[in-house]
Amino acid sequence: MIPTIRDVAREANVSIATVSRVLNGLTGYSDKTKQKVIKTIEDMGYHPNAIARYLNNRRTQTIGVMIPAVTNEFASAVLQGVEEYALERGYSVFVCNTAVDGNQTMKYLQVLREKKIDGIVFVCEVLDNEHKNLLEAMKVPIVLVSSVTDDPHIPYVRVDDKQAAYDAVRYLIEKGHKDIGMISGSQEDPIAGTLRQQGYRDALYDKGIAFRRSRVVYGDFHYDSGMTAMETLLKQDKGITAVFAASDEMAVGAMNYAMQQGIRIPEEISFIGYDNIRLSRMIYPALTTVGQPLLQLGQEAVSKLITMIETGRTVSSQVVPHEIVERQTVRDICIHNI
Amino acid sequence: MIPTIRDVAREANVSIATVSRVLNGLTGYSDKTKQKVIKTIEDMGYHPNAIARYLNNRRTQTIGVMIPAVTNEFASAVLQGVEEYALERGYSVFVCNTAVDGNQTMKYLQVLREKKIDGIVFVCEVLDNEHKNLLEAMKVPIVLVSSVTDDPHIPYVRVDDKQAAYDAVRYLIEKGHKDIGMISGSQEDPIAGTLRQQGYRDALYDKGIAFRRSRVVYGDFHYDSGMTAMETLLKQDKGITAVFAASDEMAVGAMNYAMQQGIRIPEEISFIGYDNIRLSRMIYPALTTVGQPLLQLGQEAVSKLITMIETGRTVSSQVVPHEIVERQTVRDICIHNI
DNA sequence: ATACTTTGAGAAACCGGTTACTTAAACTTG
DNA sequence: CAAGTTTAAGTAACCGGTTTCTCAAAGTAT
Repeated sequence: MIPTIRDVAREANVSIATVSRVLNGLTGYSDKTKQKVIKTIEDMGYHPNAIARYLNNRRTQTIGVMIPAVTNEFASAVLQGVEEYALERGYSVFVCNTAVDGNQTMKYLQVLREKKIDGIVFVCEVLDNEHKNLLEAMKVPIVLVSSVTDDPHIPYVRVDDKQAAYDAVRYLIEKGHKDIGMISGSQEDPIAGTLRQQGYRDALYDKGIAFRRSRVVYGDFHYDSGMTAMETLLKQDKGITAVFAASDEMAVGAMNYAMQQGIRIPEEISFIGYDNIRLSRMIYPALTTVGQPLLQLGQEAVSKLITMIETGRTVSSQVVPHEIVERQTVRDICIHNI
Repeated sequence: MIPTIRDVAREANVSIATVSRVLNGLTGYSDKTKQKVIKTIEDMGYHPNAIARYLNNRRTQTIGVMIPAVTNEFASAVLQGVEEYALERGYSVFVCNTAVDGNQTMKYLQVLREKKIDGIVFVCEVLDNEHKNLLEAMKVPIVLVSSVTDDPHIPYVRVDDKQAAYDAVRYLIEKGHKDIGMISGSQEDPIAGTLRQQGYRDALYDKGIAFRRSRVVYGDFHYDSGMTAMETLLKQDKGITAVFAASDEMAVGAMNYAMQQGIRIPEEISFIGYDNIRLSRMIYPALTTVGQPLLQLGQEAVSKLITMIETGRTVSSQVVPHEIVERQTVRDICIHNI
């Protein structure tokens, strides 16, 4: 059998309280006793049972991460950041793929409730009222990554999406582009959808370029939707010289469709994506994109979550910086005009 | 406070044993009592504490998945399979990124031991003796995915790597290629390295093509190593018409390098990869590759693991089928010769 | 009506730790 | 040296369930 603290106590001729104290570095024993206990522990190969410990602590040192899918490169990069930092702080993480079939979020929340996780990170999840009520009842701290909710007490970590989209489009304009299409995320998504499109519109407006409805098409952030969006875009508007996509995957899908049509990139059409996932530099030509600090998003989120868990205080939200990552898919029309 | 089984018992005027029995669908109570208990549970919003339950059951309904990194697309696809199926069977999964910095496997195994997980899935992990000893002491069932060990009692789930590599190279040969380079994984990797290279050699041999050392270069399965490997390959041997890479990422890196050199794919050089990760169809031209059933690998692994957990029996290993996924990176030289 | 079986339900031990409380011994201090 | 303080270490309650054992009441057979 696996030895318990009682076995150690018996073997070392001390009480279980003493073993516990040695184990936790408390006071109340002589050095001689300490050595004896430590030796016994090693001899017996004793390891404390974290679960039994929870019964007193009320801490499982475990957090749940709700993400659409680990195969989503954006999500998995954030998860990587979460996991690395959580381990460093002594926490383990449960992965919860919510978009498997239908919305499994509720089912998962029930599981996490029963498993008594200490906190939850929501990545790219829109919190509806049903979730909110359950979370309320669970009394568990939450942090959002790249998501929003109307509750101001729930902290989030994200990029300034509107500004980032604005910067992307301004970048295209500064490179001499005036006829810029956009492949937007779904309009239901309040941040990656609406905000990024708003940034696109604002940039056009500020530079005195008229917004045209026919130049915006919608996808679901994934590759295939990028392809079909590009097809639609090319049908609706022949005059486009550049495309801003609300995700790298859609940008790559769009590029792929364009290349299949024999369109040269960036000579004929320029592309700029959003996310800076690994994929964006693996393709040819490498995608210019709006970079989000993916690992950092995850890390900051857990950091905040752990603060909430361990202090019980609320924590402020945080906007992390984005950047334009210049690669090879945007042509500088100005230079060519000289 | 969160209600406990005692609160429910007091409120319903029954003993805690009775509440427990109702909860677990055991016998020993009248229908009237049952209704009363159920109503009290609902009124109070009681939810059982899975952790307290563990103390008796000795089951946490939790498994650990050790993977190099969730940002590794092969690994994340397997993880997705694991997670989906685990949830279905009522298990939660701890993600353990082992390749963060240095080898964190040992550290993680200690955590999993203390958290009393019911079993472990190792993805792409070479089990050294240190791990083996610890696992032995933990007395926890293990299943390997795409990995091997000399212990015949540890079941694995994987593709027949040698045969799959053989098939890939044969496919190239059947398309008329004779001058085939290989970008191999590291030789330390017993399966993805050694076996796949063996398949390459065997296929050449069977078709009467001489093996040339200068046509094999080594990478680490990742993108960048694919690029540098291609550079080396092109320096060492000008006459190559096709390249077999031991991973899709390396194939894509190699293609990227080739395209940067102005080499046309597949007209001048053909490529075949290995894994069939999402990336392989997102690039242009889309990569022909050896497909592994990634989700299935994960699913089969948990399925076996749960059998071991719940029955205590050992389980047999399994080889899952691979397939050649034809896309656009292999030129049929025969046709062009007509 | 009596003896025996079945059923409903409670009491209490147990799982493996932590911790508040207690006590005995050792050490200070005036 | 007596009284007070500190220190080492033990005892037992507790966390939230499950499960074994026990027993009273109800049901059944003779």
